[in-house]
Amino acid sequence: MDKIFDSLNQDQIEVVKQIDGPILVLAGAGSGKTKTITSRVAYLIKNGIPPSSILTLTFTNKAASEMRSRALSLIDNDILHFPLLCTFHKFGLLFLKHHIQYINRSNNFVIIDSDDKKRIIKSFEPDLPLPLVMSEISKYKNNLIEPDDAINSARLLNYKKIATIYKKYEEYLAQNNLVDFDDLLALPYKILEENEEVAIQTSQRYQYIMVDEYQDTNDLQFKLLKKLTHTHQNLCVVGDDDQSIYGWRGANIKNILDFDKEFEDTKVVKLEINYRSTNNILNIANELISHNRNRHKKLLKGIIGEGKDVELISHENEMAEADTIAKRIKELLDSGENLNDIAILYRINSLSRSIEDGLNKAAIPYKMVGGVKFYERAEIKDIISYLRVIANPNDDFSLKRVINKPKRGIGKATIDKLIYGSSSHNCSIIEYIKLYKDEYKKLLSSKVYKTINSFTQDIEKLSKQKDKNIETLIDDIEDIFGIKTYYQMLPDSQDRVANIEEFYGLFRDFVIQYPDRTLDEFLNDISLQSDQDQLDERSVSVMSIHASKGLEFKHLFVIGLEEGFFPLLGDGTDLEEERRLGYVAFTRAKRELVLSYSNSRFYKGKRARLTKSRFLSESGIVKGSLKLERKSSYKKGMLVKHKIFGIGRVIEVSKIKGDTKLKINFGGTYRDILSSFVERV
DNA sequence: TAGAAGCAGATTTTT
DNA sequence: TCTGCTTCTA
Repeated sequence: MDKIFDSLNQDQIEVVKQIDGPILVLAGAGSGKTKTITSRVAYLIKNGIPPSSILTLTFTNKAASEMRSRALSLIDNDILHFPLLCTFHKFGLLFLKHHIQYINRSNNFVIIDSDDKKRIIKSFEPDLPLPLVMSEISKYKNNLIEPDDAINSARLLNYKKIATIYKKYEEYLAQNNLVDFDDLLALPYKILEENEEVAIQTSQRYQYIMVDEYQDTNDLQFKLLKKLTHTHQNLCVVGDDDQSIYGWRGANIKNILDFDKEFEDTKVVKLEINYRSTNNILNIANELISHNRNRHKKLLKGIIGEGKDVELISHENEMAEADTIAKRIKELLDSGENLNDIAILYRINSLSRSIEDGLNKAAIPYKMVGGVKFYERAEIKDIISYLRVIANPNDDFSLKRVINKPKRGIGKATIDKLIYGSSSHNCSIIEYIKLYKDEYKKLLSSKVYKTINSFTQDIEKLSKQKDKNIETLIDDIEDIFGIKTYYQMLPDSQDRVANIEEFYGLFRDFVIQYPDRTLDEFLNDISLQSDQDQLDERSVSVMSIHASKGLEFKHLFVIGLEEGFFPLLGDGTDLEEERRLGYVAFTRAKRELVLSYSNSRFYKGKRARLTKSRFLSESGIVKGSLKLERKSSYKKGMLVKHKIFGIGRVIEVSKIKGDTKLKINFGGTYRDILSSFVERV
């Protein structure tokens, strides 16, 4: 037991020991939240609570696996079963595997990702913006509104249209036995709601429930938790309302703000000691967030000491910003700092480009977190689709993706004929190809006809032996269909081929590591996997603030602190959420925090003049005197470099039309140049 | 059917 | 400015 409590403070111990009843843990940034949860898991087990009655829910696989390993290290004696510790979605998946028959579906369903969802909805040819349709459908599902109700209650024509597409989409999913991410939560809820005995039995099974990042739960997750605590109130939620940054995605900050009202006799514990950052960093974070009204009042108290001043740097344009930051990073590296300890954060992804240029020019290795995720890359989805078709040849959705990849002359017209035929016979495409040869033979050229049949035979052959020959499956697929070979022939294919090889390796590892698992299990697992972390790669991290949540860096640059960009202003701006985003960004820094803004940026095809963010004054960095601010604009006498004219010296600086005009002496020739066309040397 | 050229649209995105 | 999608042509 000592081992558990040794490294915990009083508040954390209180959380760990309080095992019965509802408890709300308000855990500020860097306050040892993960340690507290994992200690609590270990404490429960050491007190004889059966591991099988403990459930811990997280939002990411990464958080789940980190917690699992940390909890395991706290439990010395081997336990037979480790308690279920997984994401909400994985929990939903496991639940559906056992209970989906309650809604008359079979448990060999396939999970689709948002890209698949997009393709399905697109095939209905909506005359409305796709993102809108997708997010509205998501809202319907999360609010448990059935398609018919959605159609009936829609007043505006556009919403009638969306609701109608929603209905078609749901029919499509049911027909193809597909399940989307929303379904992984909505369907379990539906089953629990309609079947009291299942609700009671499930709630009794999980007597002790913990939730990480509770501020990010949405209404549906809250309802699910209500169901899970149907027979008891042993719910421990841990989160930080000040770090709620997914409101735009349906996360409801009220869940954490009103938790003590929803659950009677809630014990509230605040973890306010920050083990991560210097006081100078914490001060500006505290100062900024204190401007929010809707929050549980908290104040992060540091234990590390004052540290360096938080610094503000400004630039004429984004190129200058990138160059300055690259230079600063070089200095850090020269002084012996580690690439992995340095990160650059921004509010919007489009700011990454100039930063990338700057880092490339300075030959600083960096990794972009976010962007297109590994499992969402086209080439990876192609292979996964092959695997899915082999796992289940009736999966029309995946079949359509691979039937002409690599190109084998089966174009859209042919596929449409097959879809038409199969739907008129109420069977899958592959069944149609097998059973109704005479019918479509006359519609197609003999070459296409042959291609289709040999493709189908290949799929069927692999499908029959899929689990017996799983260790050679990947090689068989490559031998027969040659996806890697296909991508190799395309221009600029290096990355894609490398990705394919990585995936093949991943699959082979899986087979070796879990020889008893089936192909279906592998496919289910990876459909919930978000991204491969390349943590050990030695490089500077470049990412959005959203992507940085949960991470920490010794040296941190936050760029683009300009009014309009951060806070990002537009319709639907939630200023408090923007401020929380600032709070999340600042509290990622451990020792050094540098904030940066630029007087102008190239954005959406235009150069825009910008002013510094209100967050700078709100956090106390910009006061009357700009004592911390380091101007890096152009001055007389400065050396600059132009792409064509080379290096010259600034003779005169003047402002025109919101830009800065420089008179520059290029080896005796004087030219007027806008400042954004030159770089400082 | 497949590649080339033209045109709108461009926040954040744990699963 | 750049990207990704639709339309056009061989």
